[in-house]
Amino acid sequence: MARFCITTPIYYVNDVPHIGHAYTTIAADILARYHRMLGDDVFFLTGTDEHGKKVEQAAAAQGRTPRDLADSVHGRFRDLWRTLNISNDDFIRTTEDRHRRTVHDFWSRAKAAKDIFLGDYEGWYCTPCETFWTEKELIPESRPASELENAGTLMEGPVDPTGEISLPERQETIWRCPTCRRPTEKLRQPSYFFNLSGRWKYLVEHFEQHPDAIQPSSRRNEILAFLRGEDLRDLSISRTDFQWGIPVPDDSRHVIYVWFDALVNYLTATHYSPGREDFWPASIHLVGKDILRFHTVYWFAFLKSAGFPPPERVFAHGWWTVDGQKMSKSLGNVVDPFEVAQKYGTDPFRYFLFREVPFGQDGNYSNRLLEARINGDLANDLGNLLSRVVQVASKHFLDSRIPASTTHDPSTLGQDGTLLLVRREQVKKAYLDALGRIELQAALEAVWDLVREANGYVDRSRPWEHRGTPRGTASLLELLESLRFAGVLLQPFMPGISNRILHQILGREIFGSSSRPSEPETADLDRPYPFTKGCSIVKGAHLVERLDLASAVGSRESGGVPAAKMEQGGTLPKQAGVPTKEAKVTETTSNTITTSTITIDEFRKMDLRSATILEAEEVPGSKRLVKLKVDLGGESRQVVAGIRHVYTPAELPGKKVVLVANLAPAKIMGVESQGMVLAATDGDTLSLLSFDRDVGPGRKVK
RNA sequence: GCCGGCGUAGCUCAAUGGUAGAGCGAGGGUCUCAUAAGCCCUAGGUCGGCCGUUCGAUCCGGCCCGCCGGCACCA
Repeated sequence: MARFCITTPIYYVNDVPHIGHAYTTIAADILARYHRMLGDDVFFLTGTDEHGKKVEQAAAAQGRTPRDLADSVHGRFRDLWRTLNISNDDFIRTTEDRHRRTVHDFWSRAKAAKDIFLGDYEGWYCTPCETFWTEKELIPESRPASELENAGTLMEGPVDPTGEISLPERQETIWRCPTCRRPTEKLRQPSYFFNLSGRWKYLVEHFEQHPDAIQPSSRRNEILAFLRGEDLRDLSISRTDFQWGIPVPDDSRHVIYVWFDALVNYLTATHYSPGREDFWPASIHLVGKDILRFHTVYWFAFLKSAGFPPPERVFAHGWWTVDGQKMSKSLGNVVDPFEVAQKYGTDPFRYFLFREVPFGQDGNYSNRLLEARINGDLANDLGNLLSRVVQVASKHFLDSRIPASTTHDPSTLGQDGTLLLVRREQVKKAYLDALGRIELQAALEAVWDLVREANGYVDRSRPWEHRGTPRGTASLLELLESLRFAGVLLQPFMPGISNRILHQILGREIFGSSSRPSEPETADLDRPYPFTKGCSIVKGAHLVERLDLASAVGSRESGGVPAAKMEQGGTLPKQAGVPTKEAKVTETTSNTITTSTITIDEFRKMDLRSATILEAEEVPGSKRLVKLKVDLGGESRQVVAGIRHVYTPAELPGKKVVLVANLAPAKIMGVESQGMVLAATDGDTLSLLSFDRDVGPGRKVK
């Protein structure tokens, strides 16, 4: 049995999950499910990266411990993976003991190889914040603050990735701290370094000799160009200016820094886990293109030093834009995967991400594009094919049962007799080739070649006109077999939809929750027409409901919500196991009220209060944000609201408003917001909710 | 500035030394088993521009323009 080990990056808990995290993890899930389907011994790893300065600071700002913050964001990731039907075998957290032990051992190995030494790290230090900043994070005097706000990352990966020793001189510019905007100064701190320069030769030779080690090939060329172009600088791998991390062995003043901690997770869950030793080296590390260098240059060098073989390959995928725009928090267009999955269904979302764009390239997300895929590909082509075939078959065969005595005689079909058979063989080959090359889009395209062919075949063979005849039986068996093919081939991509296809045509499910076939012989594409051994046709609900797009007038915003309405707690994960309607429409911008219902208990979770606005001022650099100080009756709160395009700060003090008082605090453009002010929106305008009687501040709204 | 990639039908993209295809959208037709789905037909596109090589170039080479990515640098 072949072994297959696939990993996602571990996601930094400084950020809530977004479409980029979902993309990487679903891709890994598809490949893991595919290999389980093939019968391979699979290990699929994901996790969270929980250490570092940013987490320590973010936690402090919220008055919580780093552990507490890490726990809650970690929980959000777990919820998302459940919502997206991710079949990971392990979920590692860098704060676990097992990981600390690995890192210590790994460190000792590199040290024994004389690749770790103590030196000085020179960086830009903000004394009031007690923080070192990298060049990229600093604000130069001449640069407007707004540019910085747009620098939000699109993808996972610890920020502050570069730990190189020396920074160029900056004499003309004052470099300011991104948090407090005070000038920083260049300062030295002791730091341990990794001898990256000493591994230069190994890296170049390895990547030259293993052309498949980095994919796509354009990315490999970039890494090789990087290696050949510049001398590698040794890498700072410890810090003394924060505590939240794994201490350096025998020198607890230092904490192990970013990559030397994070990358090692892949070994913790494999080589260092009893019974899983054989899963190292990993078959594939899936990463976003922004963290490719760390997963190739740094990671391969670390492994070499510590005496481990490198992963077989590292695959870098692209990024998603939203409605053609870069996704960023300040634009408020971040796509929340919970929301998309809830609104359109997990399987359609998974399908879209890998059908729309070649894996490796950048793609554009929009609700409109997703809806087009749902109606065109899933409902019209695939879903309708299933409906029409199942309908005819259930009438053709007595009591919807295909008896075990059934024989298949393609010779009754004339010149179309082997048409679908030939197409199935082509499609199978194309699909297997594509997945072998991690070309996920091509694999799905192959399946649709078969679906289209089958739809045409239904029209030409007209099986409903041959009810009860061998010819009708033969054409239906060809169609059912083609649907079985599609169902099996789609299992890794859309496990739920795949199971429902197979259930309708076989009367039972043949895949387990992890996509390992529970009936290997029935799932086997090389054993055609299992129907002839007897089965039931089960007419079920529509596979994918068509979306009614006629009412969609005007703009359809795809991502996010205005900052003031941002739901920091996120949407609740969709309840699993409800296989009726996979997709339904809700319009963020229209007035159609089609949101799912909530219970009175769910509503009561919200603490709504009357509040009086005391002060209001603009949030610098923002277009719409206003920082409010509100009175809750003895308690005052700071709240950020996106209302400046309608209300000027001057007119706000004194207004009575409705506040969501128990919303988790959040930072919006760097400003703490401890609640949310309610307003009705109508296109570009909005109206704050107020009271038509005199009500004191802090009163319950229900 | 250096390196790499791209620029083809309204959109997204594919292919090929002998003047180009797919999907979607749009228009027309048709069936009725089916989720007003399916199926069939319809795009006459200077294949970014110019110059070369060649009997012949969209595909080879050079230059230019535009876009994207990586690196460096400037601020």
